[in-house]
Amino acid sequence: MCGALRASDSGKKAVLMGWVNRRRDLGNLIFVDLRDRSGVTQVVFNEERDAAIHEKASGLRNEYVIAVTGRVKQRDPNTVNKNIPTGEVELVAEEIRLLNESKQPPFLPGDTALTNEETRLKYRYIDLRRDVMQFNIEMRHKVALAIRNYLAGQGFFEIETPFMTRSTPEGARDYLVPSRVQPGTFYALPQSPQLFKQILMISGFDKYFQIVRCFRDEDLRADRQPEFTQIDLEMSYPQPERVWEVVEGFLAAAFKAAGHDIKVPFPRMDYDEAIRLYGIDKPDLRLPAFADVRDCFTAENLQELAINPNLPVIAIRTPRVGELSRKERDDIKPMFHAKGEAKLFEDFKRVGNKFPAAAAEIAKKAGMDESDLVVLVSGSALAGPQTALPAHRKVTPQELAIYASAGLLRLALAQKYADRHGIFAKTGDPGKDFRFVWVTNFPMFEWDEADKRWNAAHHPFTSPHEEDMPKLETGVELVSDPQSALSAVRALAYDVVLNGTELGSGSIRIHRQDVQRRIFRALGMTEEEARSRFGFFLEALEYGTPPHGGIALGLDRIVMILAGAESLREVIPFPKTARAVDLMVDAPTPVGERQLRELGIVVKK
RNA sequence: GGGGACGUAGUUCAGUUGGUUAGAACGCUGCCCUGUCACGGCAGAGGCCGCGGGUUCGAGUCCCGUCGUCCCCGCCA
Repeated sequence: MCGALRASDSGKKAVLMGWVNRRRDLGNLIFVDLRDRSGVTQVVFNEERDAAIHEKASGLRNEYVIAVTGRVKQRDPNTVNKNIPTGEVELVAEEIRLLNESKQPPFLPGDTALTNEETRLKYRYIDLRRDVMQFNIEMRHKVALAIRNYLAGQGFFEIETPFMTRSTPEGARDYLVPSRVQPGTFYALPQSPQLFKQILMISGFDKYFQIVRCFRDEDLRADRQPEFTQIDLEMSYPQPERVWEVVEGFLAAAFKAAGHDIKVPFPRMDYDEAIRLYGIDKPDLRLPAFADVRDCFTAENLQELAINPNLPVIAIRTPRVGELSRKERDDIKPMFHAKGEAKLFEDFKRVGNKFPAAAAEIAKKAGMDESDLVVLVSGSALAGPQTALPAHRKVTPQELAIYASAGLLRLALAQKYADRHGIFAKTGDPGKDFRFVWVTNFPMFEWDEADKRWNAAHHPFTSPHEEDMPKLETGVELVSDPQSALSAVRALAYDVVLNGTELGSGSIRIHRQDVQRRIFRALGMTEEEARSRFGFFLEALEYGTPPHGGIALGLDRIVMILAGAESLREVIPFPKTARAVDLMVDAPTPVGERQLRELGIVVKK
């Protein structure tokens, strides 16, 4: 291989095959850097030694594929290239075979400036020859392999589930596959193998996993592709802690494969706590948490500032931002998008001028350093007192609006001043670079204001907390009431979060069909609807279902973080554009009339 | 569905207030060069300024539309 030769190989005969990465023609002396996935080796063609071969070498061009036979030679000390691992040797060519020519490529794998993504995606096979892409794809392989090995070692079976399955209109839009044999009917590609893996538990395969493609027909983002890969697993009889232990185990193995030693177990945090401290259910622990500084103000202060005394006042601290100009402080305002009654004091200094005592308290409570930026988010007094009683929920909807607005601003500020606080820069210390956290005890239901009904926050197969079952029972009578006890039902659901990215999401599932029916009912589904959508599953639950639970993690996102990439497209060999198009193969395309007729499909123009 | 950025040579970019023949670097072609490694030197080729329309004596530049790529919101149980 082109990256393998070392000084210890000098004198040996070697055959190297690869691409011409670069040619340096000095006249009677030609150097060719020969590249394959393992690296680059310099090949020398000397006219004095062999005029015929030298003549052949002068015809070589970038990206030609050649085979060179020659003798490995230790380089003179003054000609060693310290920048590459093979820099101490070179191959003195004795024979060369041109395996294939290349047209002039639109860009070269060795180019320093990155070509625009449209061209890269169209000529993906050239783009993938670049070092970075070779590295990312290799790392993806190693990470997946480490996970497979770990889970297999823990007694998990990798079991395949169908790609052509049944459409379940819950959740994301399905990709549909028309049936030719039964015109007018469609398979759906799985959004996840959720029901199959639960049925595998019912079938007695008590530890299942799969590294599996999933499909969701939703709009794309830098971290969202229509087809993506999940590390999906399920086990029988687990407590949540057992699932977490397995995930921590394979993540440790995966990060090890990428060269990082992470610490397990990961810290854990209640959903409500995450909201109160970070304003989001996927907190980035690298950044400081909120401080609730309401009690730093006197009642008169709050009134003068038109702050609602019943709602939290949140101090967002962004470290080491330094002195801001008037304009810079003004620029913060448009970064704030108020939900509910949230309002912003972007200029902490002005608050300090008016209320020095309160400001001093706040600085202390928020752990503020001289150079830190602090902004305050509070509830507007204009909104009046709270309407909902917070009795059965730690965070009320009004509070959530404040926390969530503050959470988004916190991230926007951290992003904007990333260069100044330097927190996102890699330190090489996995304890600082990779801040994992389990977020647990999600609410079971979320109120859908548009449809005036409750939705499953995770998915409808998630088990509620045993101790919240009575609330489910009373709540299920009030399925169209946003104040219903359903809002207080907690789910045995958990997310694993890394640096503010949700890596995976799982739960302990419902294994009793009476509970499952009740959940469907709480979601506003009639008995008939539930049966027509999930009848096969409800039936399966009736035949001796063991308690079970599991989780699914996004492999692409894990590799993306490990690669330090800004987009999933950097870790997926053949990704799609924001409009879900594959620019290389040019898909999707219209199909012929005949193909459509066979499928019984008429396309509306 | 909505908002924003971008589109000029094969590639990365520059292009002034609307004004003569649209530039640079890399790449490409040819010639020279025996220790280069992002080799160097000389010469040269290469442009539907995304596409369509409009304003104007005159448009790469201004306006409208459209297509494409990227980012964000909605959406993603």
